[in-house]
Amino acid sequence: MKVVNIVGSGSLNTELDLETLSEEIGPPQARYDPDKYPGIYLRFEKETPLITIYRTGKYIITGPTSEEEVFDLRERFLNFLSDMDVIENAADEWFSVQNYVCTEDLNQTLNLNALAIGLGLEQTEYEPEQFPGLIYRPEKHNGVVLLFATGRVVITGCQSVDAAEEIFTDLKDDLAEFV
DNA sequence: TGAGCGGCTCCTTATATATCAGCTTCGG
DNA sequence: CCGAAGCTGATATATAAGGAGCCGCTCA
Repeated sequence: MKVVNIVGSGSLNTELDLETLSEEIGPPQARYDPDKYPGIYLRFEKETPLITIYRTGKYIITGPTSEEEVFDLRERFLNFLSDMDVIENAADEWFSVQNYVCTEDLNQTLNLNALAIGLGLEQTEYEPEQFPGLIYRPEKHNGVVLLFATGRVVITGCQSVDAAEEIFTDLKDDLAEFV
């Protein structure tokens, strides 16, 4: 199971002046175009996860590939704002991970038409003319699975890696029954 | 009839996955 | 000059966020 993306969100619990803040940080770390989108995009280094900051003090982190990375980045972000005197203390008790995107490989090609029937037509959507992957929503889980004819699998919508792994384990068990 | 408000959809960002159309570029 | 090859952007999935725009409803 490989984690390819994590989305986390938190709140600084204070209103922010985005115009001033974006100027204080400055490009290229901060990008702010309120006509295009109401948040500041903050990236500490190129090719690293993105933090989106809102007027209300809420923020989103997108792009980390491990739990350690997402929490380290959150800490760095809070310290950064604290050093700039934007916030008083580097604490934020509301932060939580909202979504994990994971990939896996079944190491076998799949007949997606047969799979749609096997997994249950009510839990699956497969319209190859619209999208080449089969969308599977397991009844007993919150996550959503994308299955491809190559055997590659994308699992998204999970609040933990364990949840994603559970979905994959159940998927393999289901496949063993009718493949 | 029109003002106001609530609810809804879309936009944007990250990311894997694959398949199409449409476009540019390159070689013979 | 034309076919092939390569590239780009659309398609779909989840999720947070704020704002714009839209629709329908209620009340004066």
